[in-house]
Amino acid sequence: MSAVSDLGDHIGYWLRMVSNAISHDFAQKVAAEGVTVAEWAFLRALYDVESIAPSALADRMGMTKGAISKLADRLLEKLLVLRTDNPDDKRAHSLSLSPAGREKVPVLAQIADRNDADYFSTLPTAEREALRQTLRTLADKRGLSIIPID
Amino acid sequence: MSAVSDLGDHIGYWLRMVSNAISHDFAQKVAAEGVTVAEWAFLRALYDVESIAPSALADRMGMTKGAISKLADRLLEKLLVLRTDNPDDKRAHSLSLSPAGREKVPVLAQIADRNDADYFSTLPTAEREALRQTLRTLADKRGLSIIPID
DNA sequence: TATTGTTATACTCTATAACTATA
DNA sequence: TATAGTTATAGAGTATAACAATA
Repeated sequence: MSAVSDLGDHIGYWLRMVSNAISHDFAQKVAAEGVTVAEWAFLRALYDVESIAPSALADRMGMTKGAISKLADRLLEKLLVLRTDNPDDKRAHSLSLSPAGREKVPVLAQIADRNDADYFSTLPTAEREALRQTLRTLADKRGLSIIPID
Repeated sequence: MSAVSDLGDHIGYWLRMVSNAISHDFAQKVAAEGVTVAEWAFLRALYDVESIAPSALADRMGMTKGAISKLADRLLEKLLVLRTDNPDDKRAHSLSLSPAGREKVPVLAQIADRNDADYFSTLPTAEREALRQTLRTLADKRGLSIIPID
């Protein structure tokens, strides 16, 4: 037995490898719609709310305010998102989907559905659901319940 | 049933979230040793070979030659890696671990072991092994058997 | 003074392609 | 011409902190 464990002994190794491959594929698919994975998550999060403050969205997505600002800038340029002033508090802004952004979300959601099916529908149902359950358990343990970026 | 699926319905969502969290934790732990995760994988790959050509290492790690060059530059500066000329072919170089690099690998391997244990040892054995098996199955299906970066 | 949000800076990783030296 | 490797460029993500405006 070697003092140095093999990389492949680590579950984290396989997790990272599989996750990277799937995210990479997914990134290419949504790129065809002109958005990144982070932008998709951002749009999806906005879809569920009428409008939201950047700081609240940052909390929801587990990102910093600065990262949200940068993403919002890009999505504003792409005309998928609106940034409006708050009349009550002149420091505050609200983010919301533009009509084009709202139309885009179902398209992207379908791509996400298909991507997930591509990768996981080949697994036996019991194995697939066990995987889902284990991942949720691991996420819960770490207090992860927000939207993953990257 | 909504036309727009929930993000959390996708196994890929949970996979990415859990993988990101674990990689992030691991990155912070190896940062205390002065290296990134990509650098750790690079060093670990070199540990198994006496010396290797950059192009061969690129193949092995699923990276481009350019990425290998950049990583090698950083690790040379950190005095963990050596780059030597090939007397037979003056275009070619070899990469190998410096003595300091060779000493570093077991330290990093221990960190990796501990990180993996932190995350997965709390799972029941059967569940943990099922997860490992499912991830390997998914990796095999995609022809992934190399070292993951990022 | 504290808070909201933006902006600046910096670093890692990734990808593509131009480039140099040698074969 | 082709190959080995490096270098250049650019985009995306992340993190920290400085900053302006407002409360």
